[in-house]
Amino acid sequence: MSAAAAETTDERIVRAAGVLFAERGYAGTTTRAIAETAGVNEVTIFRRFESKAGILRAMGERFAEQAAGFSAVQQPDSEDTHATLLALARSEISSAAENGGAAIRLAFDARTVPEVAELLGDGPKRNMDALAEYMAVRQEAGDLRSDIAPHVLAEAFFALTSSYVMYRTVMGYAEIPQDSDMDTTVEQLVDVYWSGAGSKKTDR
Amino acid sequence: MSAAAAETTDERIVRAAGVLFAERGYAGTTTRAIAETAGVNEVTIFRRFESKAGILRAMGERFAEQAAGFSAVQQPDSEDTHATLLALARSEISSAAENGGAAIRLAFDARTVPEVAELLGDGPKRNMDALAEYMAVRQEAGDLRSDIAPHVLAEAFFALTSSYVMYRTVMGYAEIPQDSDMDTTVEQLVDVYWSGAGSKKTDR
DNA sequence: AGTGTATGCAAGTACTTGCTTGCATACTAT
DNA sequence: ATAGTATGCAAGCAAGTACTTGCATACACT
Repeated sequence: MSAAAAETTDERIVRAAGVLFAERGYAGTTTRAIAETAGVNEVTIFRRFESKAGILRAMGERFAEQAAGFSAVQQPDSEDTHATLLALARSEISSAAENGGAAIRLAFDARTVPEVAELLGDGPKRNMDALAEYMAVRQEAGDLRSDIAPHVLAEAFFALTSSYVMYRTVMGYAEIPQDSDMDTTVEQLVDVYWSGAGSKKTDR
Repeated sequence: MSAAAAETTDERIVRAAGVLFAERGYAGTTTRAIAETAGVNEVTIFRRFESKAGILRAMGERFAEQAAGFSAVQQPDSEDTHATLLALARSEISSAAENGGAAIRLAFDARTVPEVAELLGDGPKRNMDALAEYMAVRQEAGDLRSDIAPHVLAEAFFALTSSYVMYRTVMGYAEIPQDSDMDTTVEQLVDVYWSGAGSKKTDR
């Protein structure tokens, strides 16, 4: 969509790998399949990326470029909990949609595939911990209900916001929709979360 | 824990396979690893289960025994939306916890591993569709907010309730807790969902 | 024209994986 | 004691996978 014009061989390969990683996982994706999907000879992959892990690394660098991640939590206006959560959800989902759910799926592989673990590092866990810590702070500030453990609140938030992309790309239950539709849906999901996780006195 | 006494060879194998499937997926789990984990010679596996898919089948039969699934939706008192959702969440999570998250993880493999797809069939999707339909009915009854598409509501529900088990077993972020702790947590998560997804006029 | 660069194609290597075979060993039941 | 059953052990096979090598072809730049 964005670069309909000339897509380099490298880009085609990485994009194909992303699609396949998302639906088959890292171990379940063969270099042959990547080559076929990218419309490239298998040897070209190794000439350009050295190894299968090399593709992963290149992909990781693209992740890093877009990676907003939990930085939203450190936004200046983080006093406004609802706005902060919405911003976080938006950046999470848009980047997840952009890489076709590959990052989400790879998080599952990280535990058992060393290369993936190295790529992601403790990123996902750090994200989670950071969000949990933020949740704890907002609990003390009276914004969030305090009868639920902060890390459970954080897990629930990620689950809620990533489910939309996950069910579509990773599990293939439906087609991934337009950006506009998705934006509305994300708002609604955050709204659900905020209505349920926000403290009872606070209100909308 | 439950059967500390005599566990048959078959049971040990299936249990070991469940643990490994949950954390590595079906394709990522070798029969050698299953044998080692079960403390059994690899040949024994093939003598008793014929093939790797045979273990899967045996595991599927155990799933079926516990399988409550979306049957909760068809409960007689399904007019009480909150109670119905809570019952659904409880049965989902307890069975997920029982099989160590294997079922959740296998749902990811279903798309690309034929044996897994055959085992699960359209079960997960039917569950999802059935729940979405229930959501639609309760929307019309005025119990649930109607600005969100029913299937998004359904996805969000499953995501919220299964995330707790998923983050622990599949992604290994933490140890899986006691039943009592989990029960409380499930209640809280359903409460979050209900507060956020219930229609504004209805109230708790 | 000639040289370098990117790619395709065919074949092959080392290793893993699901699965098999043949034989030895322990236990149980009659 | 004898026979049947369940398991272990060692070795191996066929298929697939990541990765390599050697050679041919197309294109760009000078």
